[in-house]
Amino acid sequence: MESANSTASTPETAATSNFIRTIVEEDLKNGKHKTVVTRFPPEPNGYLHIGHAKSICLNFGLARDFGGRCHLRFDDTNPAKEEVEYAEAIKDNVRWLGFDWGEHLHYASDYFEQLYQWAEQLIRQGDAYVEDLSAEEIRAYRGTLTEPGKESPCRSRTSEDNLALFRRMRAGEFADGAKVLRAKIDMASPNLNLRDPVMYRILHAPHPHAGDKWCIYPMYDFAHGQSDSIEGITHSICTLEFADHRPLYKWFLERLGIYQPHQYEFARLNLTYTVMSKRKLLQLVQDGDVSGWDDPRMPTLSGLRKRGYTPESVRNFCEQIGVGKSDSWIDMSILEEAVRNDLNVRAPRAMAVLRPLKVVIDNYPEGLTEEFEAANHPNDPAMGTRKVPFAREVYIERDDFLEEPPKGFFRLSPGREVRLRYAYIVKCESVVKDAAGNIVEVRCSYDPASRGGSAPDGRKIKGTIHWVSARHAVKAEVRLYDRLFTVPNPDKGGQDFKAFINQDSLRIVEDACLEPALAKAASGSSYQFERQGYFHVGSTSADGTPVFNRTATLRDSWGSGGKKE
RNA sequence: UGGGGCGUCGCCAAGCGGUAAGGCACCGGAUUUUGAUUCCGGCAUUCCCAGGUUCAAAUCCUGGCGCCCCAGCCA
Repeated sequence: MESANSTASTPETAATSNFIRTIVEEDLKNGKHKTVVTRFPPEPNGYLHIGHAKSICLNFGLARDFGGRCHLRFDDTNPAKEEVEYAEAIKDNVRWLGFDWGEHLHYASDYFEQLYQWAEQLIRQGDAYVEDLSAEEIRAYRGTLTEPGKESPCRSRTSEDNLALFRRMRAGEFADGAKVLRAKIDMASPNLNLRDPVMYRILHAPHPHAGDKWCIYPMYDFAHGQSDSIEGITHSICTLEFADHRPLYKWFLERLGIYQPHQYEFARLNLTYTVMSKRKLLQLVQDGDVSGWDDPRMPTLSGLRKRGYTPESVRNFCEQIGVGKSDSWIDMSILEEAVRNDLNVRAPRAMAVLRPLKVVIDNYPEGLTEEFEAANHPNDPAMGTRKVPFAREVYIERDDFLEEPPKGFFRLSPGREVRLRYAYIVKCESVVKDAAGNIVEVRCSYDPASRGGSAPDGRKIKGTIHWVSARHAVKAEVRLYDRLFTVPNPDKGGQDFKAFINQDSLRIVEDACLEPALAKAASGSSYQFERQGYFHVGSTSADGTPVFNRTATLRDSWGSGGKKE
């Protein structure tokens, strides 16, 4: 069987309009900008998740659609939390998603010297001062949401003194936390971000990218806007919680007299049945609730990838959910639907029995093996066919047999007929049970005239079920993944989100029975196990058999419309 | 109760003064050797509420109500 994912794919969802796209269009049309330059600015302090994908698709998508460019810039201003491993994983994820930053891989830390010079400029202009107050004192002086803050005694220092002190900060003469550099703006501003925000703090720590050159590091607010300015960003796009920072973003650029990009904010993605904050994801990793940042249950790009999500499906998802400013909760089912849509057209079909129940066909010749031709994709003949061996004993799914079927059940049950896909129509003649009354085997007869599964006399066979020849079955491990949390919003109500972890989010089936063609499944490819779902081939286990990770179930309108196995 | 942001179908979301796109969900019906897919068809006389302006408002004005974010030397 050919390895999957080489042929057709779903068409890319056309970019729908959104307010940012509209702004870019207008800026280009009226000549405000000649080209569009955006950037995706992650902090390398964790893995990227599906929420970041929304931002990546927005920023890189804009650049792609309007013939501009998008930079990948690490916002690495806090060495205490950042690691090279994260930066590498981020680059890998962005590439996997299908985007290319070309020559434009940047680091805020590469601008540290320039930033430092700009800080000195602000000090000379009387726009910044060195603060001696402790962190606690600064907080106390800041005031509250409804009361103005108090000015620090250090606020009146001369430029000369400030400059000397700041240089001594850089020279490493002070301990961590002993001093900070602050912007001199307005301690009574209703916007707390303007109450003399901290620009630099002392941190005697090596930096993952800049090495040990620095012991003072700029804050986000003093680095981000200037980085945008240096890179000639035209549209600086960030999430809503930074809207309050926009006046500060502008203030620094104005005082510095440098090119001023404009900042636009959009609503971050919230997805049901998962958590999206890096802090919480890190906690799951550290507490061992998942196997790592790339656990297939994680909403991280690495996790989704391991789960079997395709870049196309993630991009389509991001396009579908749109970009707005209202707090939105996207249902997990929309993400799941996005992979199904993509995998439906590209994944070859195969048969696999997860919970085997033996069926013996009494009137079928004992030693005989027949081979049936099965389509690799029922709607795409170009994907070819494969041979599936059939013999007297086959396994079917336990769920496909019910001794006392409810109304509307049209699989196998005593006295009833069902079609074994591509093989024969069989009829259940009897049931064999063990001493405890458990069904251990089903006895059937087959209709030799139904070779291939057709009903020559035109009789209607409602049910068609999948099967695997017992003698030819290949054993494999199958991992059934489900949602990580049991409630739509694990963060709600201030309770510990971990109380809502789904204890059943991973079930490992050790002895699934696969049709023989699956033994050669290539790692990284995806298949649809007919009637069950999409499965992604993970790393091969020690004994050479593949491990299959369930990406998503198939939709199932039988029963409560819920999920099956 | 200071500042910022948001309220259009169950969930997202277009719309920007001319009489409510689209997706997902849902409900019918057709095809089907996957209860899958595909395919047709249905699904907001109404845009948080109340007033007002206008020939005409989801779109403009006024006043309410509700939700989210901000008091890190995090980003």
